[in-house]
Amino acid sequence: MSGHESAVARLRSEGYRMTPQRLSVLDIIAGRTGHIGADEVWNLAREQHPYVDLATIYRTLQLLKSLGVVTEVVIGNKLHFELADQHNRHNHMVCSTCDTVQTLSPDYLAEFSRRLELEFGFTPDLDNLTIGGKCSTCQSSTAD
Amino acid sequence: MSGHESAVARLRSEGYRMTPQRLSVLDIIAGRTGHIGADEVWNLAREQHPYVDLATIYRTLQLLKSLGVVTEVVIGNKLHFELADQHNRHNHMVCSTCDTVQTLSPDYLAEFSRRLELEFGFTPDLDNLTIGGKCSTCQSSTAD
DNA sequence: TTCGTTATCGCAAATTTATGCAATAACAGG
DNA sequence: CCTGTTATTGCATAAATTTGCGATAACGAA
Repeated sequence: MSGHESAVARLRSEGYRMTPQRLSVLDIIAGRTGHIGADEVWNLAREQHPYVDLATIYRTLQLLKSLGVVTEVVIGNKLHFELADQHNRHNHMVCSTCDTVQTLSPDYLAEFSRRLELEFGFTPDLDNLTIGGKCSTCQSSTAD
Repeated sequence: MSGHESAVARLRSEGYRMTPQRLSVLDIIAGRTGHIGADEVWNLAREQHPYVDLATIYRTLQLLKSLGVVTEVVIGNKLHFELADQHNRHNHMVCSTCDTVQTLSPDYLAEFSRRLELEFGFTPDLDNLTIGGKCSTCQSSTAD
C-alpha cells in the first residue's frame, strides 16, 4: 500500500511524466515482497492495461532502477526486480547451480565499498550487486 | 603463445573433445592481453574457420568459463571474456556511465569472501564478479 | 479548459545470448 | 587403419533485452 507515493513524487520532481503504465509497474513492484521477473511484471500489468508493451515495461524498470526506486537481481539468465526499501537494504547471493537466492546485509560490503571509494574514487553500485557462486547445498557436487 | 597448452590438457582430462573451433577460440583469447566480446571472437574465428557458428562460440566460451580457463566481464549490455591467468588474478570495476574498466586486486575481496564462506557456506565466484558503479570522472555528473 | 511542447508509448526490428535437433566428426578400442 | 559411440557442430529458432521512429498523451502555460 505504502512506499510508492514517494516514488511518484521522485519521478515528478525529476521532470519525468506520470503515466498509467509507470504507475502500474510501480504498483506491481510495491505490491510484492520479493523479486519479480520483467515478463511477470508485464503479465500483471496487462491485466489492467491490455495494450502495454513489453518494451515499455523494460524501459520503466530501467528508469526506476536509475532513480534508485527498484533494485535489480540477476538470476540465471534473467533480470528480476524488487522495490528498493531504504529500511531493508540487502544484497543477493545467487547459486549458479540451483538459482536459489539468499539475502545478505550490506554491512558485509561496507568496508570493501569504502576502500574502493577511498583508494580509487570508484563508487560501486552495491544496491544492484548480485553475487554469484555456489550455495552450501550445491558446492559439493562436481556437476556444473 | 603460451598459456593455453595447459587448457587443452584440461579439456582432454575432463573428457571433452578437442575441436578446431575450440582451439581457435582458445588461441584468440590467449593471444590478447585484454578482454574481448563474443562477437569479436566470432569474427576472428571465422578468419580461420569460415563456417564456425556464433552459437558454437557462445557454447565454447561458457565451457571455458565453467572450467576456469576464461573469465567473464560484464560491460554495458555485453559479455566480454579474457584468459584466466592464475598469476595475474584480478577483478573488474566497470563504470556504468562511460563503460571504462579498471582492474582490482582480489585481495580487496578476500575478507569478504572468507566471511560468506564461513558464515553462510556460500562460495562466491569472485573470478567472474564484475563490480558496477561510477568511476571518479563520471560520478560527479548528474546525468545517468 | 484549451493548446503546444515534448516526453513517452506502441510497434517493429535489432541485439545479445541460449537451446533443440539431426548430421558430423573426435577419439578410444579393436 | 577402420569402426562405433557419442560429444560437438551448424542451422534454425527461441528467449531476453534494447532501440529507432512516428503517433500519442502529459502537463505547464495561456
